[in-house]
Formats: sequence, structure tokens, C-alpha cells
Amino acid sequence: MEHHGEGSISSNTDYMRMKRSKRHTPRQIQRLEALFKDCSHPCEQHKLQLSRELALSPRQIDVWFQNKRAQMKTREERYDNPKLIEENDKIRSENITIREALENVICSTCGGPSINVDCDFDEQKLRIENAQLKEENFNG
Amino acid sequence: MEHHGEGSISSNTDYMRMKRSKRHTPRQIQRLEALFKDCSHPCEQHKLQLSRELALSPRQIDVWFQNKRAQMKTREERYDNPKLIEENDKIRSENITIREALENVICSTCGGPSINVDCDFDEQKLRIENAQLKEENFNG
DNA sequence: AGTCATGACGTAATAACATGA
DNA sequence: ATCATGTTATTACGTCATGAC
Repeated sequence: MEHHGEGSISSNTDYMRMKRSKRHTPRQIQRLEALFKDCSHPCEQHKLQLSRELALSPRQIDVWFQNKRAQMKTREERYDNPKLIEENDKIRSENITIREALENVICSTCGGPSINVDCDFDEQKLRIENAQLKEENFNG
Repeated sequence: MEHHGEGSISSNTDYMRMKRSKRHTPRQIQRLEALFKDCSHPCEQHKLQLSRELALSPRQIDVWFQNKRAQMKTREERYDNPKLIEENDKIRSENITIREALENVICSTCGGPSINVDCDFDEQKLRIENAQLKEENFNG
């Protein structure tokens, strides 16, 4: 109900404090955002200046910046999450590829089907087993 | 801003002292949380029942569940993010370990220092290179 | 048939407030 | 006091179902 489209229409002058909407005007927000880009914690002076300039109480300026900082934080997280998941999947599949390569190794000198690897004393084997176990631990 | 003064009569119980606190009482929240665990989208019946039971308007019940769902969503994300980063690191290190193992392979039959792997025609080699490139792509 | 309005209900953003460190 | 964080309430926008034309 009541979709007012005010924002784009009355652009001629400053907004009369539209009775209905408690939102800040686009102009106010634009100004606030501009400052926020430079500094997310405005000093007292900036705060008071904005207060006069935008006809908002200092308290409102304060609240706006607090809310904005919180918003940015969660917005970052929402953005990082899918990125991490994708990256995760890719590395995992690379992992499998290399593991397969390791099993299909063929010796170049004896040309034989040398399926197996080096010594048992070496830590190498242990480390690989270890990695395998940790991997299973995640998936399980 | 002056909002409603709603019938927050706090019924018979103890929480009279918070005069104009807009917070819901612990008892109310406890009850709401309990139902939320079972279903995050309560039907009309449940809503009305809660409304009577907790002396909150149906609208308030509605709003509480909406806010709760949003809260849960961001809470999940906050929790997943560090988990994903940790997982990511571990898989990455496994990756390196296996890669090293692949280079230090020694043939078991000829006992030689068979450093190298199989044929050039095989897709194996390509796949490994591919993985390597993709990996670099991430880090760069 | 369609299409246009309207309402019910959802999420997302936001303003204001409350609290603890 | 200021700030991060969480809570309550409102607004904006989207979708879907229903109904009149």
C-alpha cells in the first residue's frame, strides 16, 4: 500500500520533512555515506557540522554511524562466505587430483609399473597418512 | 519516537519494575525461543495462542519471529566464516604435503632415485599442471 | 483467455533504543 | 562519554494468490 515514490520526484528543493516517512532523505544519506567512506568514526566537529548541515540531531548522526558500522560488518561476512566455500571446493578437488597422480606413478628409469613409493622410515609416508586422516575427519 | 504503550501489563508476575522498558521479559523470550526451536514460521493458531499467553499483540509475535529469523541467519554466517577459513588452511597445507611427496618418490623395484613420473602423453601430468596453475591463480 | 489491482506474508534494510565493556 | 552489539519496530520491496474487469 502506499508506495510513495517521493525520492525521485521532489528533487527541486530540499525536502519538506515528509510526514509519513521516518527514513532519512536520499540527500542526507548520500552526504553521510560520503563522509563514512573517509572515516567511519567522525570526530565531534564533523558530527556537529553534519548535524547542522542535514538538520539531524547529533544523536541521530551518532546512531547512523553506529548502525552503518554494524551493517558494513555483516555485509562483509555475507560476501566472504560464498567466496570461501567456492575456494574450499576447488582446493579440495585439486587435492584429489594430486592424490590420484601419486598412486599412478610410473618409474622413468626401470619403466616398470612402479606403483609404490619410498622408504618406510621416512616421515613422508606418515605425513601423507596424516593428511588423509585429517581429511576424513573433516568430511565425517 | 513515541511508539505504542501496548498492554505490557506484565501479568501477575514479577517484572513490573521495568517501567517503560521496551524489551520483552525473560519469561516471554524463553517461551518464544522454545517454540522457535520447533518451528520458525508459526501458524496463525500458535501465534494467537502466544499472543494471549504472553500478553503481546499478534503483531509483536509476528515481528519477534521475523527478527529472530534474521538474527539466526547472520549468526550462522558469523559462525561459519572462521570455520571455513580454518578448514581452508588445513586443506591447503595437505595439498602442499602431498605435492612434496610426489616429488620425492623413489621406485621400490629398481630402488633407484626415480625422481620422475610417468609418460608425457598421459593426462596425468596435464592435470597436475592444471591444479598448480589454479592454485597460483588463487594466491595471486 | 488475459491483465491489472489488491492484500497477505516474506525478507532486507533501517531507525531508534538498551546494555555492557 | 563512546562504541560494539543486540533488540524492537517500522518501512521498502518482492512474490504469490485471489478477484474484478
